[in-house]
This record gives sequence, C-alpha cells and structure tokens, in this order.
Amino acid sequence: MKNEAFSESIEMYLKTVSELADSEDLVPISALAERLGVSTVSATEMVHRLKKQDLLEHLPYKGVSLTVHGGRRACRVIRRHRLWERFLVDYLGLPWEKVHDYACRLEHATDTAVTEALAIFLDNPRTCPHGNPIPSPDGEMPDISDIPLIQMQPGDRGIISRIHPESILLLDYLAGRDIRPDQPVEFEEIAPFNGPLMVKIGEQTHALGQEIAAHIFVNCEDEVRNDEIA
Amino acid sequence: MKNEAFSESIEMYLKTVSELADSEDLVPISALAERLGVSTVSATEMVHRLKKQDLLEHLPYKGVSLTVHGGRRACRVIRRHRLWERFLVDYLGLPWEKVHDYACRLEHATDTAVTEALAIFLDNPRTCPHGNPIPSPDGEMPDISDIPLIQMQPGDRGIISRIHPESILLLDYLAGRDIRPDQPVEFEEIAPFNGPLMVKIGEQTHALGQEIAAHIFVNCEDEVRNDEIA
DNA sequence: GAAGTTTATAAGGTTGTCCTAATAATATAG
DNA sequence: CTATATTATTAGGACAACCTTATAAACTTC
Repeated sequence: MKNEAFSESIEMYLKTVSELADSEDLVPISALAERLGVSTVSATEMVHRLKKQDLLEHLPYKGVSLTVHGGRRACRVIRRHRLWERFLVDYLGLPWEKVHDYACRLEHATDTAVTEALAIFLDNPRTCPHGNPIPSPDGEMPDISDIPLIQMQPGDRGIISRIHPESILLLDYLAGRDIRPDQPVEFEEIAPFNGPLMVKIGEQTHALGQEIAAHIFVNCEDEVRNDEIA
Repeated sequence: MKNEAFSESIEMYLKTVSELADSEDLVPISALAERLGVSTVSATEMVHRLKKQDLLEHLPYKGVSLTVHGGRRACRVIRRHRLWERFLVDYLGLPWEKVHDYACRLEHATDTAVTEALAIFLDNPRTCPHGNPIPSPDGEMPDISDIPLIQMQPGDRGIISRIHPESILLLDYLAGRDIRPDQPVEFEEIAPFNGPLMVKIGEQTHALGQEIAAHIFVNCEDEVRNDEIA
C-alpha cells in the first residue's frame, strides 16, 4: 500500500467533498465546483478521474460521495490542515481568521512523519482553532452532535462549537464581530420572509444572514432536540 | 510589486542555481538539470522562461547566474527552507538527516506572514541544522568565509561549519558517521591518484571521497589562508 | 585545425489541470 | 405534462512542465 503521491488538486477535491458532505449526503458537482473555484466541466472531469481511482462515487444528477477509501484520504488532509492551524494560532500567534488560508497551502506539503511529530508537539489537540474536530492519524473523523445555528428555535441557548465549512470571507466577517467558538448564544427571533436571524452572542445581538447562520454550529443546552420538525 | 505567485518549479530552479552558484559563478545547465533530476532540454527550456522574467542570465555554453532580482527570490525560498529545518529538528525532534527533504516541500507552501512569524518563534536563528546561514527577510545571504574540506592542507585543523549543498543521500551518509557541524576536524593526508582524504573528525579517522569532501565546509584555525596555491 | 565532447536548439509528444461554448439528459415546479 | 432549471457531456483548446530523438553549434584538446 503506497502512501502519499496524491496531487494537490486531488487532495483539494477530496477534502472539499468531505467538508460539504456532512450537511448533506450527496454533494452536487456544482457545489464542489463553486467551492473550488473551477468550472463545472472541470469538476465533472475530475470526478470521473477520482471515481476511476475508487475514491468517490457519483450518482448522476444527484451528486458525489466519498468511498471509505476516499474518506480516509480526505481525513488525513484535514488532519494536517487543522493541526497546522493550531500551530499557527497557538505558537506563531497568527490571526484566527487568516490561518485557514495559510494551512490550506501547508496541508499539501506535509509528510506523515512531520504531521505526527507536529501532533505530538501540540499534545494531540482535539479541535482546530475554529472548533472543528481533528481526525485520527488513520483517517477517522470523530463524531459530533452539534447543530447549525439556523436550526435553533427562538429562545434556545447554547455555546458556539465551531465554524464550518470555513472560508476567509466568512472568518473575516465573524472575527470582526468577535463571533467564535465557546461564545454563548441565545437565539432571539427570525425575521419574516427568510430574513436574518437575531442572535445574542456574548453581550451583543447580531443580525445574521441565513447563509452565515448555516456555517455556525452550536451545542444546545440540555433539551429535547427536534431535528425533523425544524 | 506583486509578491508570491511563483510556481514550485520556478522556486526550485532559482534555489538550485543559488545553491550551486557559490562554488562557481556560472552554473552549467547540465549541473542544474542533474540536481533537479530533469533532462537538459527541460532545464534549457525553463532557463529561457526565467531569463524572460529577468530572474537569471545565461551565457550560452557557459552557464547561468541569478540576476539581483532572481537572487532575492532564491534567498527567500532558502530562508523558508532553513527556518523550517530548524523547527523540524529543534521542536519536532525529527532527524537531522531527514528534515532537508521535509523542508523542501514546506518551503513552497509558506506565506511570508508565516515565515516571519516562524522566524520570531524560533528567535531568528542564524543557521539551519546543517550549518548553512539563513538569509534575511528581504533576500540577502550573509557572508561566510569557510572553505571546503577538500581545500585543506595536511596538518590543518578546524571545525566543521556546514554541509552544502545538501542531499538526502549525503546527509544519511554523514549522519551514520556522526559527521556534523561543530565537530573538530584534522586533515591528515590525501591518498595519491585522487584517492580519498584521510580526516580525523571527533575521535574517529574517516576516509572521505573527494565528492563528499567538497560538500563539507570548515572554519580553519587561525592561519594564513592560501586559496590560490591550493 | 580536425576530432571528439559538451551544450543548445528544434520538432513532436505526453500528462494534468484548467477553460469556453454548445448540446443533451434529467429533475422540478407550475 | 410541459416549461424551466440544473446537471452532464462533448468538442476543441490552453498552458506549464516534463519527455525523447535528432541536429547544430561551440568549446577543448591533441
């Protein structure tokens, strides 16, 4: 079983499918293309190549999902990414909202030996600075049970657990408003006609667009969860 | 003046020219090609591209040299490389002889902001673990005045200053014999007919081939240097 | 200065990743 | 069920970086 030897492009595709997959099972190729900043034609082309390598499956007109094999590869990339983020924030003192992009480059240039030595140096952190869990060395993603802010009900309270999926624009926006993991949240109300969500975070009440609210995950206070009815 | 935006290939070419240049002013394209593991045709092609970008000059049938511009770019890559090496050895505890290869990958994936934060974290080290000086942030290479072991005279003593240029095979060989910077050396004799050099390093006497001896640099003990007559 | 080596260039190809534009197939909504 | 959307495919290219083979030019040495 040969290791390494995956191009940066392939790693980006696998990582992105994995990131987009945990909201929905099947990731539309268009979503993939958009997040990667390539045309749908290019994305389709690459999907075919990855399918041939048994890294993902494709249900035409529905979307793609990772195979077990592909999922493990993706998790290894994500592990490297999140470990680097921890290092960049905790040891190099770089800004929370910038390190995602820096780590996006480092993640493709890191040998397994370096990754694991880094993990030990960092004392095996559980999450990245944005709250996302760090997969195990063999490519297993820890289970989590938080919910996106947008699924909260008026009156619900909780603690921000993570920002996901990340992007520089989103993180910049949130950093400017001091919206980060570990902050307490209280969902106040949602404006009608698909309007913004009014949410109290820390001391401040924010009007958050629905898109943004889908990227903020929360550990709700002890209460019956009703995912379906939401 | 735009920064970044240099392909990994271009960075490798510039770095390699810089590494090979300090032995001789002009680097033959064949030497460049060999060290990069590409054909001379490919190297020639790339040299033309780099010439067009004013990164290096080419005297046909003689060799190439970096322009001021190209030299600065090369030094920035080398700076990143050597800082990473220090981190990998000093903080991650990775083996001296392996980190060169790990850093070769990281050096192309490191933003300036990360590089400078890393330099501060490492407390601005003067050299890499193999003894080579770390260029300044703006791309200036410190002056050094050591000589290759092969230029020593029988009876000369000194301290190993650095291994240069580095390669995994060379470093593995030297690591196996505990030949590293800061070790004392005493040149005993050179075998006739271009034979090996007999050199006492630490407590042990080694028979070193001339190729290897050209890669080991030494700070000689206070005495008149006679580069020419050598 | 001719012979042989080194270096350079020219011609033609491959691979990976990307593109646009046009068309075809399917899904979804009125 | 038809119209509109989305999704997929086909065709034709572009580009960077590599390759081999073959030829030409320049250097070096005797």
